[in-house]
Amino acid sequence: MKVSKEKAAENRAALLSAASRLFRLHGVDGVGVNEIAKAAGLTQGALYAHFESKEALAAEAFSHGFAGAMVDRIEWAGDRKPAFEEYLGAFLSIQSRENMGTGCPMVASFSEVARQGEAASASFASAFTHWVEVLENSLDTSIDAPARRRIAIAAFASQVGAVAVSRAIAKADPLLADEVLGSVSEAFGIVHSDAKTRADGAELAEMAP
Amino acid sequence: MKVSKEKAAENRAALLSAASRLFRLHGVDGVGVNEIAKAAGLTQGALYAHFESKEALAAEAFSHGFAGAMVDRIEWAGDRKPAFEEYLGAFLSIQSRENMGTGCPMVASFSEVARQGEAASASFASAFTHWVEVLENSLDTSIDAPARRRIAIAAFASQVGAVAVSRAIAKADPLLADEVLGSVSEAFGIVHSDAKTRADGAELAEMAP
DNA sequence: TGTACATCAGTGAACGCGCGTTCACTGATGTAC
DNA sequence: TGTACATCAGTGAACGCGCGTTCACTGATGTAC
Repeated sequence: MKVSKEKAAENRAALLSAASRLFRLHGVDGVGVNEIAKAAGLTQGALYAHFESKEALAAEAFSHGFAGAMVDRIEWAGDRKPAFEEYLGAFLSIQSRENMGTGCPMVASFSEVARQGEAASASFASAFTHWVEVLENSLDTSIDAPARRRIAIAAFASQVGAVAVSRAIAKADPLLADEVLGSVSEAFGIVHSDAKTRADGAELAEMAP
Repeated sequence: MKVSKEKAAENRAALLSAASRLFRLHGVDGVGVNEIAKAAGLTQGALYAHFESKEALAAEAFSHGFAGAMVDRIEWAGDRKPAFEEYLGAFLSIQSRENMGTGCPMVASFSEVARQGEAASASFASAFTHWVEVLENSLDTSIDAPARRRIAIAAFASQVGAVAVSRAIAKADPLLADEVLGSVSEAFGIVHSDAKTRADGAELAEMAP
């Protein structure tokens, strides 16, 4: 039956949220449209009233996931301007490794995205650019601009690798997995300690990309 | 019909090679057993004489891919002892980004591996440990041992992230994709230039993990 | 050495299954008069 | 404002398809005598 415009918009958002979370957890190929629709409280037919295909849903879901992470960050930061070390500490936390469903779509899915179309690639490139700018602006202005950009790019790409590698090996070697996060933290001049991460990182991890 | 033991062993190796290459290119979920068997010059039924299931094949294929990359490296290195910078330069080359089928299984597949079983995780952890040791031993011994280990871990995890991120965004923003490789190179004290990479890196890229 | 036969890697059709997608239908919404 | 009706989000069964896996069969291999 027909529903109100408001309800339809809510349903669309619910589909995007469910898809975004489930794609991160199980991969695009690892979850069916039926499961996504059910998670959003709908049936699979309804999905096709909002999205042309599963692939189109995936592209929008990636953007949605990034947008969500950015909104969370803005809310977290509020009026303050977090330092470079704060960002990297939040990114490289054990929390951001464990929360696959709510964490960064880039960490969760980028080896799949390399095999997908230009829409997904563009979504990732735009999110990457955004975060590089954020990190750039968080760095001390005594460093010259080209260096700030290089550091920001290297730091973001490195943390993505660190969290993803840490996830991949965590089942077999949890200690080494923690060491990976710590070593990359230190490589960028940050003291990484689980105690500190657990204490300060809890809410930051929620917004970690 | 039955074939000789030698031929059967060859066929098994061909299945592993084909699976390893195709899984890196299209993902484990992105390629069927039929396609793998055909690439190895066999039919899908023969695959089940060698492997219990597709999942078992995938676990062996990852190990096979890592072993191949290591053998290539040993052959490339010969009697010399490549420097840390040489390794990282080879890892962070445009060639290793472009050669998904022959490149490092870790770069190609690790966001999938985070969702798979302990066998795949163990295979990745062991390969990671191996490469960390290689990098550790390539570092100047004037650096103390704990620092060498930290640098090696950070460098390897970072290059994995850099190559994978570079792949993910290459379709949408090729210039930014190249910048990612360069920035991570420089973060670890290496001058990265495409010209140099193209000239010196061609054979290195073949062995890049 | 020659012969008879058990072995088993490989074939390819067939299986059940779950997938993405379609579509006839429903009925509350929201608009035109 | 009240009423009649066109709209369309949502339902859920059905579709074709390709997947991983199975299995009866083949016939060269390799062994036992």
